[in-house]
Amino acid sequence: MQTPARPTLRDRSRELAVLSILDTAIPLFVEQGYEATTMAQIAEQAGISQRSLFRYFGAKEDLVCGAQDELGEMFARVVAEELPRTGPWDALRAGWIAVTTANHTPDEAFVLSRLILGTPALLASYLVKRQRWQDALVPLVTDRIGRAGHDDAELVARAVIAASFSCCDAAGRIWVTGSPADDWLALYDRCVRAVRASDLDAPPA
Amino acid sequence: MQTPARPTLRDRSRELAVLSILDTAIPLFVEQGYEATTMAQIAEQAGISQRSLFRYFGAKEDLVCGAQDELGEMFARVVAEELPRTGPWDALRAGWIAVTTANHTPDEAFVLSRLILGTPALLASYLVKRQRWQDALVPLVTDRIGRAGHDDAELVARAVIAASFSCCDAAGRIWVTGSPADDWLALYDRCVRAVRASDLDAPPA
DNA sequence: GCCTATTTGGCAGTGACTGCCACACTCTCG
DNA sequence: CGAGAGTGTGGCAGTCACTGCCAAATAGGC
Repeated sequence: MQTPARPTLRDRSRELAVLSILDTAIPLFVEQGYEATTMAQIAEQAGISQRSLFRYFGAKEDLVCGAQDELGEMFARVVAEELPRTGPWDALRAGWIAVTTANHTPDEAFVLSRLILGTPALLASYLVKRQRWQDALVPLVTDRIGRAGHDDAELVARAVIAASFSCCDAAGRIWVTGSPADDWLALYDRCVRAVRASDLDAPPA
Repeated sequence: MQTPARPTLRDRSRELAVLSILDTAIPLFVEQGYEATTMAQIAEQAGISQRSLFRYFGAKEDLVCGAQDELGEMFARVVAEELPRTGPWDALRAGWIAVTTANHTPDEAFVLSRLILGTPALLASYLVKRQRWQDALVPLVTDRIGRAGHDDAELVARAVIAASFSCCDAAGRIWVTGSPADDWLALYDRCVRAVRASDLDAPPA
């Protein structure tokens, strides 16, 4: 907001440093495991001091899950744009499309997903950050649903948002057991259909 | 399974020690915050060495989320019993009833829920453990759905399980903003109804 | 080319957690 | 009753993620 179209030179060199560090760290995580890789080792290989490494990435998990924060903002932005036109489910779906196609190729996303789902510490960080995404969406969806005449709008909003995230989750789990070429969005849609289908059994009255 | 009705003296004294430690730790967490409480302080107040404290609770978060593991087993057991008779949604609901009424009074559960939801480190541990619960349920529900003639049974199972958990989640969030006397199960049911209701918008065909 | 603001590195410290070893307790068997 | 095996406990030193602090370097604007 302060720097609309003016990324200073410092910003760009910082961005470069971040990318360079990630290029060092991620392969190390993939090759020898996340836990077995120390911050000291990453700093050494990246040619910076450990102290500086911690200035770029406040926590070890941020080397993998750091980009989550800006993705969350994008998600909220897309959902906010869609909500006036469509229902919550479609708006959330648009959010997923935006997020999953940004920043990473399917192959990169595949590797990172495997890494996260296979490392408890990373999974923990990932899940917490996604909770933040959900919290940011609640007011948006609540507002939209409230207008449609529901009384317990916040509860409905929370439930639908959480369900959409859980579908993302389930689709992701299935996806990483297959091939990166598989269509994650199709899996997501099938999950949503499964959850919303009423042929399993009746919801409690 | 090995010790059906024969808790040895050692087991009982261990159980006693665990409870005594928890009685020391939880109030400290509630009063002065989780992060601000050190393991050294807990050990001192509990009258044991720091080394022994770590033998009883392998990690600091286990002082709050440790009971989760046995609850997960109970959950899976109840769901497994229910599944032959009912659909997945009802079986999962029975699981929630069992889990939420075991071990803690509503007031205790309320305090612990607030503590967990308000502490990122605890939330992380909690979410990861719940992922384990889900993984344990997948084969059970997959089996049941598969019998009903679906082809992509595992995907449907994962999606429905995850959705049920997300409803638990949403209901919990709403619950902790109100009073312990509120009916958590009623909130859960409303979340499930909200997710499965088709009057928000149509699921993608 | 200088002055200032930001970045960087080193260093010491904290807190969670682990491996190791020695000591104590208990339970059992002779 | 006493020797020995098994187990719980404490202490200690070490690892690793992470932070605060200070001094040196570096970059940018004048």
